[in-house]
This record gives sequence, structure tokens and C-alpha cells, in this order.
Amino acid sequence: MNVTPRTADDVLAVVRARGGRVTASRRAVIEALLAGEHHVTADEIAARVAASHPEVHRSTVYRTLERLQEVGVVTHVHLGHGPSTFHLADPPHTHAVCSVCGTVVEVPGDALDGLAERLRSELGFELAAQHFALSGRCAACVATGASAGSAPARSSG
Amino acid sequence: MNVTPRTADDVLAVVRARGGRVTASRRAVIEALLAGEHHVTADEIAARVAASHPEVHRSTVYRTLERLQEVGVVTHVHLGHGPSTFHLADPPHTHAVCSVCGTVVEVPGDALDGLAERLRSELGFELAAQHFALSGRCAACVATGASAGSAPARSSG
DNA sequence: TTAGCTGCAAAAGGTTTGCAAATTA
DNA sequence: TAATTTGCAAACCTTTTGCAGCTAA
Repeated sequence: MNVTPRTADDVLAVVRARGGRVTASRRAVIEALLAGEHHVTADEIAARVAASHPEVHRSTVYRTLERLQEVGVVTHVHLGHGPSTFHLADPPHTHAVCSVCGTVVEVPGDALDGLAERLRSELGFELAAQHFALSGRCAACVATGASAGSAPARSSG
Repeated sequence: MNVTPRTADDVLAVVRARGGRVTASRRAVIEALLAGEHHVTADEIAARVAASHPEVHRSTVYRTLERLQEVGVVTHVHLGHGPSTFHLADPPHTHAVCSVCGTVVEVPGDALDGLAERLRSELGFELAAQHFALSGRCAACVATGASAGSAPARSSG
């Protein structure tokens, strides 16, 4: 049932179609999502929104993100120890996060097909590969021999 | 370098071998880990510890868990939206969490070998499959047709 | 003795919630 | 009008930190 709208109006149309209401706050959140990098935290979205709409409260951002996920146009991913990150629903793909330097690697969409197949046949488990990130060490850190220890990279100090 | 001790004394021996000190608090935390289910949150550990050692503060639990991870006898996994869960270091295996009912499925250790191989050859990425859980729907929920919506199972209300 | 632990209290994120006022459909 | 949505403030939960005293080695 997921769509992949590319404009704020598209997204808002879906929201309205599902009985949600179109408001300035929501448009602002959606635009922040459209303008953002691949992975944006709720806090970053709130900051972007605040730039043009200082009135919009963080709680509204959270509630809007929740609604957008219900509608199916937004997804969140747990990239690491920090906060969740959000992005517009995209063609299925997975993320792999380096536990040393925090780099996010995009994993080809079909890389988990075999695993998904096996989980389904052996355990009846239907994999949703987008919801959680894989963890490990990126090529650079493997080369350097760097190790994560117990204090992996944090987004902020 | 990871070992898999099965008694508190074994674990404490490793701690001492690494320059750590053996204390009542640490023994209590380790015993809570030994007694616990597969996946235990820091809070649950604190509760167990408090039963016999009311003096032990939550912060001590966290610091002890940190130390035990440095030593390599404890691991933590992000099972879902909630807090991290800890367990004694075990032979490598992965967890798959049902986003509907929260059931944790143990995934055979070699199930991710193919993926790991591919990540390594294509991206140079060294997968650490134990650190994050996979997400999806378990056999039961697939059968029922249940869907996660935006409010997946929580561990506590 | 001395480096490492501990308890305590307080703070730091990240996220949620109750409520009354404002707003959309 | 009726149901949603919002802002605000405050709470909540998990985890971290500063510090002074205690303790294992």
C-alpha cells in the first residue's frame, strides 16, 4: 500500500485521502523531509521546520511523523545507538552502519533476498529489511584496523 | 578474543585478568545476567540486582555492563524501539523481532553468511550480525494477517 | 598506597502526553 | 459543527556524568 510521492502536495494528498488534515505544520515537516539528506532525525526535522515556522513545536513534529508513517509515506530506521531517523518511503533498500566511524552504506536492494527467502522457508519469518540497519565495519575502518571498542561513534558529543 | 564463560566466577576471572576489580556489585550484575532470559534490559538487571543488593545503584549497573562489554563477556542488542538488551557473549547468532507481537526468533548462525560474503566483496563491509536485530513479521502474525501499523509491540506499557 | 569502583544526585537526550484553544473539512 | 490538530509545559524513560568516599589489589 505504500506510495512514493515526490512532492509535498503528493504526500499531503495521501494524508487527506486517509482522513488526515492538511496543515501548515504538516507541509513544513514534509518539506523538511523532502529537502533532507537520506536519514534525518526528528530533531533535525524540527530544526529545519523551525527555520521557517518557529511556531511549530517538537511534539507536533513527532506527531506528524507518526501520522505520516501510518499513511505509509514515511519510514523510520534505527541506524545506531542514537535517535531514529526518518525518510520518505523509497524503493526497498537496507542500510549498513559502520560501528567505528558511523558511515552509512547503502546495501543493494536484492542483497538480502537470499536471507529473506531462507527466513521465510525455515522460520516462516517475513523479513522487513528496511526497518533496521545492519552493523559492522566499513571498508575504510577494516583497512585501518580500527575497532569499535565499547564506545561507537556518536552523532553528537 | 571473546570467551563464553558460564559461571559468575569465570566472568569475574576475565574481568580481573583485564585489570578490572571483583566486587559484590559486579558479581550481582553478572548473576542477574546468568539468571536472566535471553534478552535483558539494563532496567531488568537493576531490578534483579536490587532484590538481593538494594544498595547497588542503576548507574553502577550501567557502568558494570559497559565494563563487561569491554572485556568481551557481554553483548548488547537493539531488539526494537525500546532499550538495549544485554546478554552474555554467545556463539554468533542473530535475532529477528516480530514488529507485530514482539516475538524474538533466533536466526541460525550461518543464515547471514551469504549476505556477509556479499557485503564484504561488493562493499568491503564487514558485517557484525549480532549487534542489530532483523525486523519483520513472525510466522504466526503472517498467518493471522496482522500488521504492525505505526504502533509496534512495546515491552512495557 | 593507589587506581579503580561505588552511591548519590542531577542532568542530558529523546519521545510522549494532557489539555484547552485553534483549525480543517 | 464535529473531529483533528496544535502549542505548551511537563512528564517519562533510558542513559550519562561529576564528585567525594570507599575498597580491592
